[in-house]
Amino acid sequence: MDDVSGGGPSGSLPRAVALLRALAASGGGGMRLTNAAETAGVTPASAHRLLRMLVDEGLVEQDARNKHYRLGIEFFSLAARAGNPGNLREVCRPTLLRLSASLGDTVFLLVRSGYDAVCLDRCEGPVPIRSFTGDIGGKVILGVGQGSMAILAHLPEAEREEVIRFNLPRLLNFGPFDEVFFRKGIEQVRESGYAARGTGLLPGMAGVAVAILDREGRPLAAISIGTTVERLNAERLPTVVQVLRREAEALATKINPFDVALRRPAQHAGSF
Amino acid sequence: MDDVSGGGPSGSLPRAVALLRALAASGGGGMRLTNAAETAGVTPASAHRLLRMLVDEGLVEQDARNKHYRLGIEFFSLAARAGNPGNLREVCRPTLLRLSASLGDTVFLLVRSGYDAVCLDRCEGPVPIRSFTGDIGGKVILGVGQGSMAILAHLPEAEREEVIRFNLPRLLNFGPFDEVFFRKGIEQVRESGYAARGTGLLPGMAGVAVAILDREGRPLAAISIGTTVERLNAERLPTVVQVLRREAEALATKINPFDVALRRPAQHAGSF
DNA sequence: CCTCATGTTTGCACATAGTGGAATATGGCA
DNA sequence: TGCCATATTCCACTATGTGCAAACATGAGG
Repeated sequence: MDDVSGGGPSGSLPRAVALLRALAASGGGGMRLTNAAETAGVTPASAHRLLRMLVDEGLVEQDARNKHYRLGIEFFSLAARAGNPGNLREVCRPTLLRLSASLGDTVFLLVRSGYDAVCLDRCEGPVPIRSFTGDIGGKVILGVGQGSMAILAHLPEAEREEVIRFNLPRLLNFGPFDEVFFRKGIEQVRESGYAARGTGLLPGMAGVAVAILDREGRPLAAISIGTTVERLNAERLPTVVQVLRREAEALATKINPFDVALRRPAQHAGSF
Repeated sequence: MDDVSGGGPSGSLPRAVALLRALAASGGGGMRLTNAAETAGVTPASAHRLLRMLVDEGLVEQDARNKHYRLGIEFFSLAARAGNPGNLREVCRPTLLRLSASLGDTVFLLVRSGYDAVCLDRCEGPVPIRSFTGDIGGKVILGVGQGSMAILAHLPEAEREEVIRFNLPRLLNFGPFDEVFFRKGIEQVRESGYAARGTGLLPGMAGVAVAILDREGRPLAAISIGTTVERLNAERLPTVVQVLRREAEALATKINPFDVALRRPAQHAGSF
C-alpha cells in the first residue's frame, strides 16, 4: 500500500517476516496465498516466491489439499531447541517448579516484548486454568492479566506512558474499559509491588504476579500464579505474595548481570 | 564456500535463515558476529547487515555488553504458534490434561516431521520422567520411543519403508540395533494398535502410545504415556491401553471433519 | 457437463537492493 | 601505551527480486 513507485526490490527479508507474521496470526488453519499476501502487504506474485522459499527452508508448510500455508513444525522445533534469551527459562525453571509444587497452582513466566508480554514458561498445577497468556509463547497485551500488569506497572514512566497510549485502543476489544480505573490499577500495583485479581475478565479465575527487576529497577520478567478465585482468597493471598516476592528477589540477584539492548525502541504495531 | 564467483546477491532470505539456524544452534548464550557468519557460511559484512535487519524485526536480540547475538522473544512467540496443523495442540490439550490427571503419568503429544517425530505438547505427571522426546519441541528419530514408534508403524507401507531405510543408519548411534527385531516390533505395534515398552533404552522408564489416525488410516499424531517400569506393570498395562485407545478415537472423530473449508468460503474467524 | 470466477503460477524487462572486499572504528589485552 | 582481533561502514558492480500481465489450475453454480 505504502510502497512507492519503482519496480525494484525493497527488502525481501522484511516481506518474508511479514508473511510469517501473517501466517502466525492465522492460527493453525493456515491461509491462502492471496490472503497472506494481502495481510502482509505484498503482491501475490512476491508472496508466492517468498513462501516457496520459506517452504524450502522448512519454516513453512503447505497443505497439499487446500494449498493453505501455515508455519511449519520445523520452525517450532527449531525455536524450542534453541534455548531462550539469556537462558532466562533455564534459570527460572527450578523456581517455577518449586512454586508450582508448593502452591499447587499453575505458574507462568512472562517477559515483555514490545507492547505485549510473552509467556516464556509455564508449570501446570493440578487445577485446570484458563488464562489470557495461554500456552508457552502465548502473547498478551501489556496490562491484561496479572503478570502482564506487573511488568507494565514497573516500567519507567516514559516507557509506561507510551505503552499505555498505544495499548488503550487495543484494550477496548476486551470489553468496556475505563482508562481511569486502569491507571489506578497500575498505580496500585507499583505501590504494593504485586498484581492481584486484575480485571476479572475470566470468570472464576484469579491470579497474582510480581515482577523481577534488574539493578536499575526495570522489569525483566514477571512470575505469575494462575488459579481459581476460591483458592486465592483474602486469607491466602498475603502468603502467596510473600512467597512470590522472595522467589522473585532471589531470581533478580541471580540474573542481575543482564543488560539487553533492543535496537529499535519503538517496535512494530504487531497486528494490523 | 560453495558460492560461485560474481559479486551479485544470491538470495538474502536463505542467508538470514542460515544465520537464525546458527544462532539457534548456539543455545541461549548467543554468538559473536564472526562466529555466526562462519557457521552460516556468510561473509561478516553480510552477516552484520542481515543480523541488523533481524534485530529490527525483533527476531534477534543483541546483548549490549558482549555484542552477542541471540534469538529474540519475537522469534519464540512466532514459533510457538507454528506447527499446529488444524489447531491440533488446542484440540488435544484437554485430552492430555485429562489423561495426565486420571493416569497420574506424563503425557506426550507427538507428530511426524520428516524422518523424526516432534513433541507438540506435554503434560507433566507427578512422577519425574526421562524421555527421548524431552521438552515441548523436542525431536526424536521416528522409531525411537513409543509415541514415535506408534506413528512409524501406522504409516502407509511405502512411506514406512522409506523412513526405515533412512533411519536405520541413524539408529545405530543408539547402541546395538537389530533390524529384524526392529521390524518385528513395528509389525507388532501395527497389529496390536499400541506401542509399549519399546527398546528399553532408558533404564527404569517405560511408556505406551497409540496413534491418532485420520479417515484414511494415516497417522496424524500419537498420544504417549511416559512413566516408570514399576508403574506400567503387566496388570495395569491393558487398562492404560484401553484408556488411551478411547481418547485417541475420540480425538480422531473430532479432527476427522478435516474438510472445514467445505462449509463456508471465508471463515477465518480465529480465536483471537 | 459446461461456464465462469477466483485464486495460483509463470515470464519478462527493469532497476534497486544485496553482495564481497577493503578501509575504518571499536574494544580488549598485554 | 600500543597491538591485535573483532565489529562496522563504505563502495562499485550486478544479478536478484520486483511489479505487471498473461497463462494456468481449481472449484462453484447453473
